[in-house]
Amino acid sequence: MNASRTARERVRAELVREITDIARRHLATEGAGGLSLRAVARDMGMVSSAIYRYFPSRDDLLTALIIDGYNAIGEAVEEADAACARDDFAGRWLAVCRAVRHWALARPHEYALLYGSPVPGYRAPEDTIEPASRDTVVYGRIISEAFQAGRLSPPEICPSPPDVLSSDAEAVRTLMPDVSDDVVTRAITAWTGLFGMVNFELFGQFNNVITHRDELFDHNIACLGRLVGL
Amino acid sequence: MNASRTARERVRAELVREITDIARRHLATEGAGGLSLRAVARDMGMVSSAIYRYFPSRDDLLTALIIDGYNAIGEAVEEADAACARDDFAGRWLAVCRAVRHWALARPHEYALLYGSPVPGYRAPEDTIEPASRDTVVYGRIISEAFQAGRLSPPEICPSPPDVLSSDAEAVRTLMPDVSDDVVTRAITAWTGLFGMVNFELFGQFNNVITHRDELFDHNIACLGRLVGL
DNA sequence: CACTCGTCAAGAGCATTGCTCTCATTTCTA
DNA sequence: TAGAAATGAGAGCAATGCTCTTGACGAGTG
Repeated sequence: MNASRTARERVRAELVREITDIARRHLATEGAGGLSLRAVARDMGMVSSAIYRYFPSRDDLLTALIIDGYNAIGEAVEEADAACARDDFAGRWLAVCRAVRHWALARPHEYALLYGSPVPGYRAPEDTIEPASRDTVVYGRIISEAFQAGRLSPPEICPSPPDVLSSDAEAVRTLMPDVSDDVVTRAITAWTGLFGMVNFELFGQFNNVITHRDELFDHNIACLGRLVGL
Repeated sequence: MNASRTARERVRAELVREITDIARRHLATEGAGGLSLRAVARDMGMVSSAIYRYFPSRDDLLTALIIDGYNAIGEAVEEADAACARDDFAGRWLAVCRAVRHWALARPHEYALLYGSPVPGYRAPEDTIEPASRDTVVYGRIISEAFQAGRLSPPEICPSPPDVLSSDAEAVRTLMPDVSDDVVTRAITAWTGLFGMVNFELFGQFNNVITHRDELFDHNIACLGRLVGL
């Protein structure tokens, strides 16, 4: 009854997993644009049309990879944060940033799929938006816990954010409860700054310019942390 | 003599221009991955193989578009800067950032070609690196002029950069002479922060979260400017 | 035991791509 | 004006994503 149906479903799940694994490998070598269902099928000793039993289109495969990717980087970030002393907020911020960067450097194409230019013709479905925020959730927790511990002291160097931003700040506060609009905007600045650094390094803007990238990254991240008040 | 030779060359230059124009239009609708020489040829009423007389490969067309793009955004940035009072350094910084953002929002695919994930399989040739720095040159000039005018006062919130970064800082100082290593690293933070913001907005990370993007951008840019000391 | 029905792999096929090659024609140059 | 160079057209190759049909297999039902 159920056992037989599960038997088939199990081999199916196995196949799906194998497909995404091979696809991820192709992604690493060819990039998102070069991902070819036929090539994946060939690697599996399968005929190309058979793949379509498991992923109705190339975009569906991409979606699966994207969701997996968001979960993977989210998990990496969660682990990095968990390894820190709870009250070492600056350390947690640095650890999270490093985790993002290391994850990205280890699989640049997968990172590009998540945070680079959107794949042309591909429209991300709803399913991707929830795992997409997994790393941000960790970040928000650090900020709000630091605030609640009274350990957040943003230097008074920024103008206060205009009132019109308060609704957006309210939305972001679901991730980092209780903090002021000012802190929210600074947090956004730091977070986008992190990905700006990673993007510049990964997408080649630092080529022929920056050689000590580890050190520059750590230092700039520390600066951004200070800006938020960590 | 020269006039006749120029006749052919002139029509050739005209054709090259027309090709890049159409390619840019395709870029705007399809993205870099969807740029097809055959489609461009079709739009020109040309046979596909004829295109190869003008661009030996798809990558060469991309290279042309990239160089044009860097020059275009560089020019936009130069104009934005030129329209400001010379001694309004914070205003110049904001104007430059706004120019980058507006240029990017107006032609997201072209921007993605320059600052997004690299096109898979495409290797940027040397010719692109000089125009690539055109906007950065303007930025560097603002920083160093502000410094020389004694108008740069970075708040003491950052740790001082490690010595190992001094060689990189020295390299960057060709763009912004005389400033300290500390200012250089802050300047990098602000510059990457700018592109981090633009990327997040353009690549969809702000979707369903941020609605008042103009205001958030201006505010965060102001914050980053303060970080550098503007 | 025989029968049906859902799942699957395989293959052919269509339209598309980048790129190469050949051939004829046009244009420039010596 | 004759030869050389540049250009356009077309066929062709190896890929791609995707669809459709066909035939095999296996698990439930009469």
